[in-house]
Amino acid sequence: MVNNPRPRANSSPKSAHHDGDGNHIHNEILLDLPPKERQMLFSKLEFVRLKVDQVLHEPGDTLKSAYFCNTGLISILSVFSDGKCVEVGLVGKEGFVGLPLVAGFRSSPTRAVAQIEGSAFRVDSGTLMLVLRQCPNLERQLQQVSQIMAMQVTQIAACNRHHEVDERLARWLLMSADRIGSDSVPLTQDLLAQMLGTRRSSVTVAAGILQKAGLISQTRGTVKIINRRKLEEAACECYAIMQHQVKEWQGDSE
Amino acid sequence: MVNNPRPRANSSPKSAHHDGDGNHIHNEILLDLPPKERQMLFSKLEFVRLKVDQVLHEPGDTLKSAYFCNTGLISILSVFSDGKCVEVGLVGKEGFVGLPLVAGFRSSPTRAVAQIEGSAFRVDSGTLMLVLRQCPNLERQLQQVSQIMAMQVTQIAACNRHHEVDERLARWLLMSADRIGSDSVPLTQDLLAQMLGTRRSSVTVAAGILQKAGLISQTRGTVKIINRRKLEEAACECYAIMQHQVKEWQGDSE
DNA sequence: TGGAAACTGTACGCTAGCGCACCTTTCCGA
DNA sequence: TCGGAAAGGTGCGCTAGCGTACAGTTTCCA
Repeated sequence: MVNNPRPRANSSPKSAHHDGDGNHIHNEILLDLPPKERQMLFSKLEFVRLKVDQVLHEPGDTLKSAYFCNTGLISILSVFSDGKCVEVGLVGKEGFVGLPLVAGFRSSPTRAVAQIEGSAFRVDSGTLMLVLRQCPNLERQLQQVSQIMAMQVTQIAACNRHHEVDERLARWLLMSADRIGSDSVPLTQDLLAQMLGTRRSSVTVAAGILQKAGLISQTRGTVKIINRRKLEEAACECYAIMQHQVKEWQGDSE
Repeated sequence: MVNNPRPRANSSPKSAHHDGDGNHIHNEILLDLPPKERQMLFSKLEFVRLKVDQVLHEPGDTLKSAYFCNTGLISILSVFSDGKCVEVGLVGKEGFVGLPLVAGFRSSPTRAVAQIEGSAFRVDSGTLMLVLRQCPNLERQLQQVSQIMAMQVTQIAACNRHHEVDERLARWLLMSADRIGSDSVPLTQDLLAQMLGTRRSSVTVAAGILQKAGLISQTRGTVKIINRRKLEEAACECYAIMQHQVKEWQGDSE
């Protein structure tokens, strides 16, 4: 969610950017932890690779693990009984999967699935609950991430009601580009359609519009942002609003 | 949100149902507090009446107060620059207005407005922040309310994308009837339209359908639920899902 | 290297819902 | 009591988007 990553609380020594096994840490929550809590938490973390389409949890599942997303992109989806779905949250290296646990809930009503290959640090749910009691900074961070995600889904709810496919597509491309830190988004129109909650062919049309206007370029399975500034203009105001919320967060709280 | 209110933690003596000035307490968060925290908090609360259309906060406002909703109904709305809006949350006697404060945020991106006349207990934001540090039970409760509201808006986001006006209207009527504890919902079609994020005349049509089917009856400014069971069938699955989430909450956590 | 699978473009009929406008009914207070 | 405002009903043209189907193209792998 964080476009311009919030300033690190500690401009830490090199070692801070790796876990015990030498895996590079990108997750901003982990990077922001004070040394004490970091040490407490890191021994419980397991580095895992996330493959495309890998499901982290299904709606109603008891959450066995939580994930500090490290690289790649994870979608939080709301799924209906007829199989239709919509994306209700987007998680990149600034985020965390398993937020209900932070409030003491054991299951989640959504599906979490890796959209773009990447990695994460996994932690057992029970362990997380224990660690949280001893790590006030971590707990506070996760509560703020919860709140930011809630604001995000609030905006998406309104957006879904009032904005049109091409605007929403533009917004979505910008948001995911921000999260993966690249202007090239490796996703098919089919998946884009699922996230926007629309038909695949509607995405074809909307993407065609953006392409003709010179804002993006498409190859099989990838969309590239060509003109970011104009794409922002083509997106609905929701993109700007969500960015603004994150900036307030960086300055506002604590 | 709570249809069947969660079992009281303490089946308390009569005095517990009133504040110092003899105002009757219906808010379930307050009723659930252990005596120590209740005493700590109550002296800081101010009983206020909420009139229809009264705005508790506008998007972007610094939150000066928070509110434990006592009676009536409060809508949380997402508002766009062109004035269009949608409801993204519904607060009754089980709820609280000012949730961002719990995570340490000072402002809210939404508008909170009283839809049905009622009352609330108001607390100054700064005071709340201080009280929270000394009241772990209260803090935990409010975090859970945050999470429940997040789940609610998640479902609404998906619902807005995939379900039709009459289904959403049915859902909305059921949800608000639950919150105010009455089958008679005193609201105009105009307001219903704002909450559903649609035209007033679409509400007229949708309500006409429900009325002809014998599920509701309408008089000027009021909708009455005639056949609740059938209305639940007419509503989209979202109503059942949100009810289910609340039930899980009552059993699940802690 | 050939065939299947995945991805993308396009077309077509259809409908929910929009924006708008206008009229009737109901209510309330001067 | 009566006039105006608020609320509700109806209609009409229009469009975005749905469901579906099919055909072209690229990619992968057996």
